[in-house]
Amino acid sequence: MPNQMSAKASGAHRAEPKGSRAQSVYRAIRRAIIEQALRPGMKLPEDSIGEQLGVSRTLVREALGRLSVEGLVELKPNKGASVAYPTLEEARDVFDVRRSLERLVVQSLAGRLTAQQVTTLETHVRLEDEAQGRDGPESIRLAGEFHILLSEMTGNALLDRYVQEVSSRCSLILALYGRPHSSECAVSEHRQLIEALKRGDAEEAMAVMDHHLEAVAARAVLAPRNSADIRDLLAPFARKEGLKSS
Amino acid sequence: MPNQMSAKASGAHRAEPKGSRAQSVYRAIRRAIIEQALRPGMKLPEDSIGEQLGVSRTLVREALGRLSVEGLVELKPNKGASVAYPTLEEARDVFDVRRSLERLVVQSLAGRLTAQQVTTLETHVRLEDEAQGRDGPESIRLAGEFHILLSEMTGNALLDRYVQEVSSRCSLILALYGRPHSSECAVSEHRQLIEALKRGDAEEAMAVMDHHLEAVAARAVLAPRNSADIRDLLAPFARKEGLKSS
DNA sequence: CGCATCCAAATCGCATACAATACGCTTCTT
DNA sequence: AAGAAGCGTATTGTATGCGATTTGGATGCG
Repeated sequence: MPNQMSAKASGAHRAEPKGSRAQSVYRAIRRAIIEQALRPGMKLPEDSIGEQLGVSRTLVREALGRLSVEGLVELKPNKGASVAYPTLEEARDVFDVRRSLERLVVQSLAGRLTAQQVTTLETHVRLEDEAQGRDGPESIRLAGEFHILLSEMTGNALLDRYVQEVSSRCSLILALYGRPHSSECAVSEHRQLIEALKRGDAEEAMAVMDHHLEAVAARAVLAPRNSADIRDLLAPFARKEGLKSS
Repeated sequence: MPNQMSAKASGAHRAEPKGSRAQSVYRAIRRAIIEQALRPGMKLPEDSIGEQLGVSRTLVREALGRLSVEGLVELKPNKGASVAYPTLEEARDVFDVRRSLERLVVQSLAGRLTAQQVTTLETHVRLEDEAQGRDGPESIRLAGEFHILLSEMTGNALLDRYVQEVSSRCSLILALYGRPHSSECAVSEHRQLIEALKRGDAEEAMAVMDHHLEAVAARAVLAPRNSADIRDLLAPFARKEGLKSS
């Protein structure tokens, strides 16, 4: 006798069961991490998650394995999974790779955007503008999606996958080390980028993107100006004691 | 009644069972693909593989899932797994990303190599030299490992993982589209690269690497000069009929 | 003789069952 | 009472079983 149809049918808005259920589980956990419902360092027992999602450990395990490959989850043998808690070094590494990849994105795109694509991008930026002041989380999500939109437009599936991965990890990193209410991406920089891409000015576009990501990284990784490592080292213990450090 | 201890104990040299068995299965399949024991397009039924390796379908499934994420196997829902058969477009995409990543590698490394590391690299190149004429497969493997060696030296785990991934896929691609006996990497170019890195000349190093990878790509992706697509389209049918096209 | 339909074998998707390991707690010893 | 050893529980690692989906082929009909 199957046991599901409790968790799934309960929620307010039913997400379409796109693809296999394994995929759904993967996306659910992934999203929970990115949106910080699951905070870095948190334990992820297979049983509880499976129960909550209405699936068996098998699928949860599969999802966790994949998330571990992608760096969102740490998977220690015989000790189980937990939400990744990236170090400052790892954070820097991720940003370095991201800059490199996004350089390729704009290089591929410069002068090759269709009118359709330009419209899509400009519409998106307008959305960002509207969400600017109010609703922090929404604004952050939109800013991230702009970059993913760009990578999708390259038509390079591998590049797209990598950009999505580093974007996810950047979300985690910003959650950990970002300044409280920095709007992550300046909308004006996105506009600049679109303009450069339209003109086909690859050099300018890459420069803008580089500067843009540099700024994001600076707001985050370098945020703890002095005693950066101290904060890094102390946070886990604070959590263990039940003290919220943020 | 367990059935193993047949496949594992049979081989000539017993590989150390580093890490979990799941990991071993993953590496076994991965290696089989890269070394072309499993050719592109070949079906990969969970049962047979598990039986051959002395493990259950569970672990095989896990490995195949991961390999699918990495692009070495194709995983079609309800149809099973098969060794990836990259198209020319995908091949080009992979090479594009690879160039971008390796640019970052040499940029990170320029002027920062320790004496130890330089020695390691020079030793490796000498090995390549020796394996040059004779023993094709060995030569190809060494050439690939040179790049992985470099990425490891950056200390950037993410970058390293990505480079390893694209390297694997490049092996597949070269197997499909590469000219028969092209030595893949010119050893002299590797030497040039080391020299530039020692001098700390990042620009020169990136230029060399770019040129180097361009050459590799040209030997492969552009190899089928005319009627490229015809060869591409015909190959699968040839295999199905038991006709060796190469 | 060609074509559609139905059936059976193979294979996958997922859940469950069992084995192994790690952790915390009690208890025994000194 | 403090420390060590043994045990019980909780959680992970792996195998197996059952239902679902696809595939190749046999059968019957036009």
